[in-house]
Order: sequence, then structure tokens, then C-alpha cells
Amino acid sequence: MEARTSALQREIQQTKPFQTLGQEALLGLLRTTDIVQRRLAKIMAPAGITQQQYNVLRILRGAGADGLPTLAIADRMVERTPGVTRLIDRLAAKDLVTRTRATDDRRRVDCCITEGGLAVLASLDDTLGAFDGEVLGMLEADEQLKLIELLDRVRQGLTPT
Amino acid sequence: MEARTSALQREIQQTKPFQTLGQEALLGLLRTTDIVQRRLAKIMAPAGITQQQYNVLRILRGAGADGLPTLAIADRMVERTPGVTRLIDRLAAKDLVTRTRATDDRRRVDCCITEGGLAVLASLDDTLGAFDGEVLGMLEADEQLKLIELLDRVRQGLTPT
DNA sequence: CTCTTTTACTTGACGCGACAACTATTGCCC
DNA sequence: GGGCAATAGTTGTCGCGTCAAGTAAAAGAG
Repeated sequence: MEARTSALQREIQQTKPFQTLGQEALLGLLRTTDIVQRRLAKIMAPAGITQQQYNVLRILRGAGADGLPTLAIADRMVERTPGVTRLIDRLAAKDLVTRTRATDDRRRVDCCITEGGLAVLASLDDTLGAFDGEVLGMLEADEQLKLIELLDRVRQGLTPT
Repeated sequence: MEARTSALQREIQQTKPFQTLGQEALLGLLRTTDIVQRRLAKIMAPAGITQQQYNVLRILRGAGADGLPTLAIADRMVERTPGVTRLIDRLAAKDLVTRTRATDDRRRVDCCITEGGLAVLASLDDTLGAFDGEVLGMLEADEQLKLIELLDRVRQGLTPT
């Protein structure tokens, strides 16, 4: 491998060069996402919700009027149950979702987004739309496709375990 | 843009297709990193440290015997001070780092990695090396470079704010 | 028709990140 | 050299993730 100037290396003030490309790619991935997440957090903050709460609201909006049981939400988030329970505790406290014990199976708790929840989502649509335009604005359409494909492949090599 | 089958869409059981490529790329980025982080957490767990603690230890190892003041560590982590203080509280509790009030400027607290800390890092080297090989194993060298480049560009378009 | 297992959550304890407010020094200005 | 700002950290509160344990209801086994 020939010498390359690494943008990442400058960014993290690292003196030693990366030993492998894989190392650099991995760190680049972690760092890029970190930056994106901080921006997302700032976008959500005015609406009084966090990224995870937004995620849950989106899932519930998609689920429609019937709502979804807690575990089904957790499934779609790759997330452990305890977290989701408490996440929804807080959303319920803000009246953005309702929880009702299912009558046909009393173990289940169906969660449903409220009008207020829908309004919060709506209030974020524009800003978020603009944001993902901004994030990927640096890349041409074919590059965006390439990025999507590369990330897909990385995940495929990783999903087990 | 012609119709594409989206791997991501299947993964998150989403019924509606993505409205823009940017949206899909962004979500792919978040999701890929999420998976990587979970794997990393599992690798670190046996050593009794978290990713952030590992990060701090790496930085201190690079800093050598003189150590680094708390804020300098925070700098290299893109992280807020309060977090770092408490992070180091826990590392110090495990005797992986020492903290000494600097004599020439009594506001400063210099942090230094201990033998124990170095041993913990050493115990993780192999597994981590294998891991980044695995993560990027799906990609050819030129694809890894492409990924690195695309991520660099995304960060560049984002760094302000 | 009980007894055990599985399923669907809930609760508790701990580590981490974020913001805000506070303390302790040092440096600077005049 | 007395006062004020900047610097370096610490502490408190809150949301979130993780694991481990516990509860409650439904399903299956004999």
C-alpha cells in the first residue's frame, strides 16, 4: 500500500499512522456516526425528545392506530427490552404515546402514538429532511449508492453473533 | 433513479421505501455503527472496561510516561469534560490510571496509565486486530479506500456547527 | 387439571453522555 | 497589587443502555 495522507489522522491528532486500512475505515465509521449523532441530538432537542424517542415515535406512526406491543418495538430497534420499557415510560409521561394492557393476552402492552406524538414528528420533518440532504450533499448520487452498498456489505459480514 | 431492492429496508422491517438516497445512506450509517459498537462492547467486556475507557487508555498509552491533563484527553475524544472526569474516576478506581495534581499549575490534573492499564490494553490487542479484519473483510482494499474517502467527505461537509 | 416452561414485560443497579452551575487557580490589566 | 476574566476540573441532575432478577399470564406436558 502506498503512502496516503489520512484526513482522519489529522482530525484525531494521532501521531502514528494507521496500521491497516481496516483500522482506519472502522475509526472513520465510528467518528462519522458520532458527529452525525451529535447533530441529530441538536435537531431533536427543541422538540423535547431524544433520538431514541424519535425512533420509537416513527415506528409507532408506521404501525398505525392499532399500535404495537413493547417487544415488537424493541425488535425493530435492535434494542433490549428494558430500555424500551423505560423509553416508553417517558414518552407516556409526555403524553406522546398511550399504553394499554391487551385484553386478549394480558401479558401484552400495546403502545400507540397520540395526536401530540404525531405533531412532534411533524414538527421535525422539515429540519430532518434538510439535514439528510446536507449530510449527503457532499456526495453525488452514484457515490451515495456506493456508500449504501459498502455499508450493506459490512453489515452482512457482521450480522451473526 | 431506478427501483433498487434495499437490504436495509428488509433489515428494519420497514414497509415504505426510502424517500431519498440520503435518508437510506444516513440510516445505513447509523445502523452499521450500532452493530459495530455492540460487537466492540462485547470484546471489551471480558477485560472489564467499556469502549470509552478503552479509548482513554489508548490515548494515555500514546501520551507516554508524562501523562496528559484531563482536558487534553477530552480534546482528543471530541467529548465534554464532565464525562471524562468521571470516566477517569472509574479507571482510577480500577487502578488503570493515576491522577496527580500538577505542581507547576495546581489547576491541572495529570492522568497517567499504569502497568495494569497497559496490561489491559495488551490483552485486547489480538482480538481487536482480528475484529477490524473481520469487519472490513467483506471489502477489497480498493473498496475500503473508497469507504474511507466517502466517510471523510461526509465529515468534511458536516464539521461546522 | 395441575405442573413446568415460555413469553412479555418490569424493576434495580451501574456506566455513560449532556447540560448547567460551582470551585479553585492562574494570568492579565491598570 | 487588587480585581476580574479565563482556565481546569468537579458535582448534580437527567435520559439512556446493559445485565441480572423478578412477576404475571398464557401454553404445553403428562
